[in-house]
Amino acid sequence: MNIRILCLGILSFREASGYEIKKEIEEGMFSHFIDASFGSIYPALSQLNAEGLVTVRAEEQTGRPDKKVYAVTEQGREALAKGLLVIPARDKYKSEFLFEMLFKAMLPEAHVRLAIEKQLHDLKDDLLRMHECRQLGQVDQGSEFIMGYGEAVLSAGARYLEDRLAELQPKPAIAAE
Amino acid sequence: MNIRILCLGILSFREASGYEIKKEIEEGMFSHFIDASFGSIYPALSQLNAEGLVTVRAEEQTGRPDKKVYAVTEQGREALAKGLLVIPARDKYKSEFLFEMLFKAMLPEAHVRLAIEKQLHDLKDDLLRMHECRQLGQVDQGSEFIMGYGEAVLSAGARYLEDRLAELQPKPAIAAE
DNA sequence: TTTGCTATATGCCAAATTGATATATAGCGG
DNA sequence: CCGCTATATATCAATTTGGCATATAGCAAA
Repeated sequence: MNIRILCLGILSFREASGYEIKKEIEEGMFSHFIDASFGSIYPALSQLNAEGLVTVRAEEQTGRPDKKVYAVTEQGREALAKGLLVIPARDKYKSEFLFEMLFKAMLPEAHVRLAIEKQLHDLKDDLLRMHECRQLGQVDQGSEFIMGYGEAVLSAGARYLEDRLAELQPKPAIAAE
Repeated sequence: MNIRILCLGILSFREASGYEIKKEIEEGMFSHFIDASFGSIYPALSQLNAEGLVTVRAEEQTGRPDKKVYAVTEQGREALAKGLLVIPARDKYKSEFLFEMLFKAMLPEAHVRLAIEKQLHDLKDDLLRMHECRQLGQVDQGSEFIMGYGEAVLSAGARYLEDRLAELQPKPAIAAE
């Protein structure tokens, strides 16, 4: 599944500019399981427009380039429906953190602690973001399902890391009151 | 962190050919959090060789191209150690499954069931592979840590999906004895 | 007050990466 | 005997990333 279907999907919730789609991917409900850069979003939107799957409307701005607001067409909705009917490809998960931890034994303990704390922070950040979306946004069947999955997986990871941190040598009590 | 460090890391456990590195990434302990294709592995190994971080030795084969066995050099180990000392980048997780489930409401229930079952199968497959590696392989500090993390996360996902499947309409008992 | 950071907004482009294909042989199952 | 899988390397178009350019405005720190 390519970025074109992804944009179509996000646009099916509300019309948006390329910039807003990027923000949605970074900060919205999708953030923990989707990634895309401007370099792929903008060409995808142009292509979708050329194919008649979305329409564009230029909104004037002062001091910035015109905002190009994209909206999905009826054809676009059909293309999305068709695109969603394939059995999804296997998840792709890339973790530099886990790769690094594979060499835990040869790394300074301080570095290991830092890396684990960073990972824990990232997981909690994702969880927090999800909870915010849950409160603010409209929760339908689909978003309820994926947030439940995200919550289960992310909090399991966080619990594991907290347990491992607790096992680590008691943290150096620098300036600890 | 790029594929060169990745290859260096795998080669630090044992010498291997490009093909064997790919297999390790697909079927080994790393499989659920690492991905790389031949198109990136082979150039990476050539480059590492040119930089003196690995050595090559051609092993004759009958009926196939010579196997090029790569081994990490002392310089290579130093480069790896240095490469591991950066705070790891945020995890990247891409899930077509979760994206599709976002549109759960507009998909036929049969398709939703199929997609969930496929995802559950993938998670269990990863878990199984990890358990096999645990039994067969030498378990050190690092691999113990990452397998613990993997186990926690993957099984939390699997449990969630099993619960959701159970909630789904009782599965159509076609030809069920 | 000036410097730097963040935010808005689009776009380009080099570099990295994927995913498919080519080439070659051998074994296994239907 | 045909197709599939496995072994093994390599190439390459297409996709994708990540950084830069451009432009303006607000906010905070030095």
